[in-house]
Amino acid sequence: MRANETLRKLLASFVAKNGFEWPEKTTIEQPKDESFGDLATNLAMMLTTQAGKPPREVAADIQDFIKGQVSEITKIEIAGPGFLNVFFNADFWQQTVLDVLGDGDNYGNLKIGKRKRVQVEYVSANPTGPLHIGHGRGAALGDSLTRILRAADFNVQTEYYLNDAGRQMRILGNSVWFRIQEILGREVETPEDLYKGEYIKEIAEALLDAEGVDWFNSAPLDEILAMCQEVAMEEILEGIKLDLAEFNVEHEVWFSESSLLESGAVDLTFERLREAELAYDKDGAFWFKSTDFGDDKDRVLRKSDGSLTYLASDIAYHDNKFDRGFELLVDIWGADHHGYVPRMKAAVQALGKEKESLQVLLVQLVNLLRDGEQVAMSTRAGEFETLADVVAEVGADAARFMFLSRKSDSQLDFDLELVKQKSMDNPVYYVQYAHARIQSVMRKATERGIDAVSVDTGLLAALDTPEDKRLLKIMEQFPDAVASSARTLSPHHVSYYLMELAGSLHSYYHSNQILGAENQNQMRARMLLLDAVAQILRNGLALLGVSAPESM
RNA sequence: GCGCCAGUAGCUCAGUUGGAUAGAGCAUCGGCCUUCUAAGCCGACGGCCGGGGGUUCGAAUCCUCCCUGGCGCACCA
Repeated sequence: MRANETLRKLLASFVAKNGFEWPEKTTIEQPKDESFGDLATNLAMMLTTQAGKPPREVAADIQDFIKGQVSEITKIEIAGPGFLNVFFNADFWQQTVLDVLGDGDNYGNLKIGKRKRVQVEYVSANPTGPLHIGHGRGAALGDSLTRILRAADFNVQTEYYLNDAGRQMRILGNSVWFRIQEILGREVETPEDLYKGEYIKEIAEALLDAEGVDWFNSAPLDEILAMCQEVAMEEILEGIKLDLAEFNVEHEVWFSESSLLESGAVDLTFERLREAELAYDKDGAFWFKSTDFGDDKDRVLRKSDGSLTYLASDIAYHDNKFDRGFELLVDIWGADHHGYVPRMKAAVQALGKEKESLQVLLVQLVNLLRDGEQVAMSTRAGEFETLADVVAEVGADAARFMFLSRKSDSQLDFDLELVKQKSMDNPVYYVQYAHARIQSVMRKATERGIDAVSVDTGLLAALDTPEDKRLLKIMEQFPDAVASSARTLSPHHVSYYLMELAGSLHSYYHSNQILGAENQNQMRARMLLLDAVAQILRNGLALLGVSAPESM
């Protein structure tokens, strides 16, 4: 990040001096091949049109311009079609240790968010049954993304949208009532739509105990159903909150769908749309003109039987979110809802916002395996592996890291046996081990009576080997990884970065004695270096919501 | 039929504003523990980036047409 910024400033002044425009597609990055320099940029090739000369000539101009301007840059080479390969001196990279130790837990924090108000809404599973593993993926994503955005200086609020109105809730109540009647030995017809899980029976039994058989024999049916529905939802919701807590996830706001209906917010939104001529009556129903904003067809908001569609409350909900002052809404949905995205984007535009102010992240369903064998999942049939079971079996850290090591929008095989394994199939241990390993060295130092090393610029000159530089350069990239994750709303960049950093640390550790270094200065400098690596590992793992153990 | 996402090493996956010789781990094979944690390190093997065409200095990346897989296409949620 620091190297990048240093070079970018120089290049920008070159561009300005010549009256050029900074090309959007300019890249400045650490090249894979070390012989291509510490940083490489394609700026010269990007400027050929503006400069009216071939890339290598532009590159030569830039080279002349930068040469000698800052002492940190020791060499600039022109390579290939017109790349500029830039080399920094050792001191520049060593400085990274001071940056990390100076910033501590804040190293990697950025200013790019500018306190922009963002809401992340995630999980939002209907409270009709326990969370399953797919919800876990959304939960890990939403939670980690929140941590990353906050580190990047966005002002983030997290929310769970509770679908506590409508048909699903009625079915839930019916399901419990059906079980109660079954327990009471009544002959009743099995309803078509029914949640069949064991948890329904448990709720039914508990409710029957609490209210007593007499009450169920005497109370009016609608009262009974209301009771069943309410108790079931409360019980299930309680369970969901516990499961999320076990998974290290906590929502700040629980927003109720029925509150929107009761407050009249939906009606207000309807009026707004009608006035803007973005909604109309047809065939006894009330329609949203979503085709005005690129949707395939217009969508019904109020059905001809007078009931509302899911979309109706959803538009009102998003209207409400914007009213609360959020500038960017991030919704995390299961990929099976992707067909819903265009109409929600249309809704956002109908509400007078840019369509970019809603970002929908789709989470592909998780393919749960055990030893390569697929585990069936269906909420209705009650056959599924719950999130709670999985977390209990493999641990929250391993589960979270597995989810966050993949692009969210690609299918994921989650093999329980694999995630339990403490091997490289399971990189969480690889990263955590790097941290534990460093802490172990530090403990060993204490045992040997070596004093904690205070941060000292002079010491760092001892970090002068190629291995030192390699490690330092990767450390310097951590803020870039955070920026990349924040910009693309994809935590997996942080996961990949951590695997790379851990790999470099393991390699470094293997080929360099820390406490057995050649001299005192080198030992102390290496202790500082490792201290800084541990700090970055902690910071990075914290962004994923994964622990950084002191020992393993 | 239409739409969205995907197809990269034997397997699981990175590669998001087009960049230099396409990467990582696992698996396989071969080395490394008397020294700070071997949950580790070093090396080898491994590729028509699904296929064809196009855009340009340059394509896994952009356009187009096919093939395959997943998921959607309700006055369901």
